Amino acid sequence: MPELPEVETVRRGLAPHLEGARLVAVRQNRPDLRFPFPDDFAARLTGATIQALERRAKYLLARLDTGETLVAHLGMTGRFTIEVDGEGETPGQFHYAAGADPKHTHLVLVTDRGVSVAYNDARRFGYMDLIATARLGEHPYFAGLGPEPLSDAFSTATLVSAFAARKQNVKVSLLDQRIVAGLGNIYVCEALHRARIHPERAAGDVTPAQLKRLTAAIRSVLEEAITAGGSTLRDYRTADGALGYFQHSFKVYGREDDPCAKPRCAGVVRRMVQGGRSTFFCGVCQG
DNA sequence: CCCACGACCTGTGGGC
DNA sequence: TGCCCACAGGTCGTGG
Repeated sequence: MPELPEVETVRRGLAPHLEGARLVAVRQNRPDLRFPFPDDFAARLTGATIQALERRAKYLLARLDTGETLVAHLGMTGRFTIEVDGEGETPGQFHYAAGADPKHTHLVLVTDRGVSVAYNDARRFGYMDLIATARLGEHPYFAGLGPEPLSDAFSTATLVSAFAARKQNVKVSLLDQRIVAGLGNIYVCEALHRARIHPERAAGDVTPAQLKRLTAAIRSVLEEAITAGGSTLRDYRTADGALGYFQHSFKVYGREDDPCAKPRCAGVVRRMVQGGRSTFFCGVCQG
């Protein structure tokens, strides 16, 4: 679920509550998510102060004053929500993760500010780790990641170089986090539609002019989605439990059989499978 | 090297 | 109403 805009929205919602806060208690409700929690996880977090909450690709990074960074990936259904003490659905109690089944609340971080942060993840494809901050960049999670698409490090030249002579189709290539970091199935479909590029085109055959459009389309769709608080299909919520609303702006994702939204395009949105995932596109304007 | 596919896990929505 | 299948925002590993 959560792609870059959703993770960034969660980061922005959590940051005011977590930056500068000290963790006074940590409740860990099971030994693992997708992978085991690291050894002594709760003990290594308890007493730590979060100095900054950052994001790299789809990872949330909490910089701790202990020299370690708490790394969290939300997988498909992971969500972090805040709860102010005493303001839960039941007065005086925590509900932990608005709208989520509490049996999937796997971790609760209690701060010294009267605020707790709960991690809820029904499918448990998410994972967390504690990594020495000084060596974060060398860690396998991060060493191979491509540039942040909203940073100056990402440009048309990034794609020109990464796609040169690449035979893999452009859709699957954009999902490769080593080329550009943070895109997922929704925003790749939407960016390709904005840039009028057929998802089955070999990456190496996309023209420089199309790659320029694609670079701009990736930026614009991500920026607009962040402004909208991300996209909620099912599970995703912002940190305060609200729904995102960028899903109302989808032009192709989940819109099979709808008429193409491009002005003056007579096409119809179609669905196909690439790399085992649904691709939504217009076969007419995405030449 | 490339690609397709299954695995991980649970929930939901559609069709019958 | 109930059951079964397909499918879901992500990644990783295997085997052809």
